[in-house]
Amino acid sequence: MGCKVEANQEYDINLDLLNDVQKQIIQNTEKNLLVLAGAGTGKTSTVIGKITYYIQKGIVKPHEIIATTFTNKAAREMSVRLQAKLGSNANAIWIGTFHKLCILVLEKHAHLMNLKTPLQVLPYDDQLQVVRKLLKPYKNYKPSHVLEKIQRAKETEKTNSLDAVESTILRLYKKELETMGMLDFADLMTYTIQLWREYENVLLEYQNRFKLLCVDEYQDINESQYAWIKLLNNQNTQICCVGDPDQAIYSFRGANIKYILSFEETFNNTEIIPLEQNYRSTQNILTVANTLIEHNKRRIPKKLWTTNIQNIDVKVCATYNDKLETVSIAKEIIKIRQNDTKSSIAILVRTRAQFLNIEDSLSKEKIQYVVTGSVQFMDRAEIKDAISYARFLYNPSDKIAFTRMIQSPKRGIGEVILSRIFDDDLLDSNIENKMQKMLSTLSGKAKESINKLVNQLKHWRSLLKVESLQTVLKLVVQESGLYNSMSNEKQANLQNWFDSLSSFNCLQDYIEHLMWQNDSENINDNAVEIMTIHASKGLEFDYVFLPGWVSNIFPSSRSNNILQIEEERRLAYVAITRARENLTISYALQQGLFTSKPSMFLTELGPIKVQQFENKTQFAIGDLVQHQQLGYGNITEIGMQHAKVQFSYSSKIVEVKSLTKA
DNA sequence: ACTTATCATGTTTTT
DNA sequence: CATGATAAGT
Repeated sequence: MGCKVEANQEYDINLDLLNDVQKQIIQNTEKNLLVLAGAGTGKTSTVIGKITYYIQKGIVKPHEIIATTFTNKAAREMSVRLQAKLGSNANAIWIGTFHKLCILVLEKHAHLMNLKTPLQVLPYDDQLQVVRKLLKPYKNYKPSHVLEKIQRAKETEKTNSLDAVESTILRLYKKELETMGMLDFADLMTYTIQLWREYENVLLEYQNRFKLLCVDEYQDINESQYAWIKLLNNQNTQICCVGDPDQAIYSFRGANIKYILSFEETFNNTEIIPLEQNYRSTQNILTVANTLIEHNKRRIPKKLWTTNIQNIDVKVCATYNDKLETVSIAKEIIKIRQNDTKSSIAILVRTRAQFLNIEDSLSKEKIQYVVTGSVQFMDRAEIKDAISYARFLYNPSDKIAFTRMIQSPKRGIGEVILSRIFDDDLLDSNIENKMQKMLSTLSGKAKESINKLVNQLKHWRSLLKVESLQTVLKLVVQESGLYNSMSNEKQANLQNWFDSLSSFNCLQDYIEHLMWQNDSENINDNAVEIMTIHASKGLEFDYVFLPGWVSNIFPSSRSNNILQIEEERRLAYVAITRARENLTISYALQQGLFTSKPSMFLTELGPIKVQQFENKTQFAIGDLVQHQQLGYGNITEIGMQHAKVQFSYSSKIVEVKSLTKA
């Protein structure tokens, strides 16, 4: 540290492709840096450049670098790019989300914290299910909302924001997780912080080890993440944080921009460097983004600029209803793909509920797509059922897995017997033992099926010691009767699941894999990517479609105060700045059965004329079509400028001019 | 008394 | 897809 270095040919460090500000960030080895990086200003390249530079110059060793990313996907991407530059040297760098890094730390010192390794993290859906069950008597509380509050309370160790009911739920929720032997996201953060606070020598080990700490998306860190960074940072460490206050979109998770705004007071010897030259988008897209974000009152002024001279208009399109909107987008994509098979295309939405319509429209046009964020395959009921067996075999205290397992296939065990099993012996969390102990109190069919399951579990568990995971789980799914209870289609899906198991050596490997399964890698390069705007953070695409810009969807109807509206506006800003060349925003005033108004953001984009999608589709006789006023029907005759349609509402055949395929 | 099948209904955003 | 209400089956 502190040594001045000049760019040197012999190390093959190519800084030529970078601008002066980026070089300054990379070569500043002395100060704690905050890079205020606007969207598309090459922040990832700069961080990668910095890490590469440090290693190749011998300023720090790979294992002395730690970098936090916002998602696992971003971590993987960064690893790949570093490997391309540094080869196996890159493997020693610690890269991951805060939670992933916490797991690395906690597994190493598990004995100090009284934790079982490997750590088992309860998936989000299951966390929600625990809360939902506990909230049964309290009808007025929303599980997702309470879970969020619980997580915040655990992370900040402050319970004053909880009311009496929520405090009770928190206590019971903690107990549930404890008996299952599982952790949630908040636990990962708090246990790590607790470990570092209580064991000074452990903290020193990490403080002395890491000489460069990079934090991505610094505008979206929360209180516990801030505490984590502060603990790890010492005189020995250079910290390089990258963020953009205009892209802060996670306040619902406790993120607070006060941390990025107070960087200078938090760390000493700091320098703040703005990065404003945009390499991603055309000037038209940037103008729209800049114009929109300037409507936020509470913000540090900043303007993205580019030397990119390409100028394609940003389009705002209106359609009659939401179905027509996604159909039109599908048609636009077909048109794009006619001459251009390479460009990346994305459809970004405010809520997951919008996925359904989009997937439907793309499927009908036979357009390949991938949905990121929700793993379609893993979300299938039959796959979850099968996985519940694997989970319970691994952890006989996993209540969630057990509940699912024992009811698929149906075994004549319902809610009543289930709660009798759980309440049998509160001191023993092993559900298999519980089952055995209460067998004598049962009779008939229930006794028979529980007895059978207990014996099968013993048998399967002994098989795991000698046979491959794939073989055993295949047998489990068959012997349990799960396979035969399924439809042909579901059986086919289970076959795919069997195939996926061949790459795992043991049950433990598979269970660990499940934890990080939630973001799948894209296999098909050409596929249109569908995701929420939140999930699109950090990504870029040649063509971006933004449907659903209506008042009840975007900004979300739940945003009441100015702060929430400003966050929604930042979300819109993130969405717009994902686009490289083509941006199409759209809205439909008819949303299903309800009518809506255009989004307030549409008037904040500057002077843009609202257009219609161009639909030059070929129709054929017999096609199912939709007319704006007349509804659905089938084509009976096609002319140059019209078509005759048999509509479903009447027996008459009507001649019409504008139609869309349904 | 207990379980299961079926239908309607409802969902911000996520590690 | 999961839940809750309701009806029907064991």
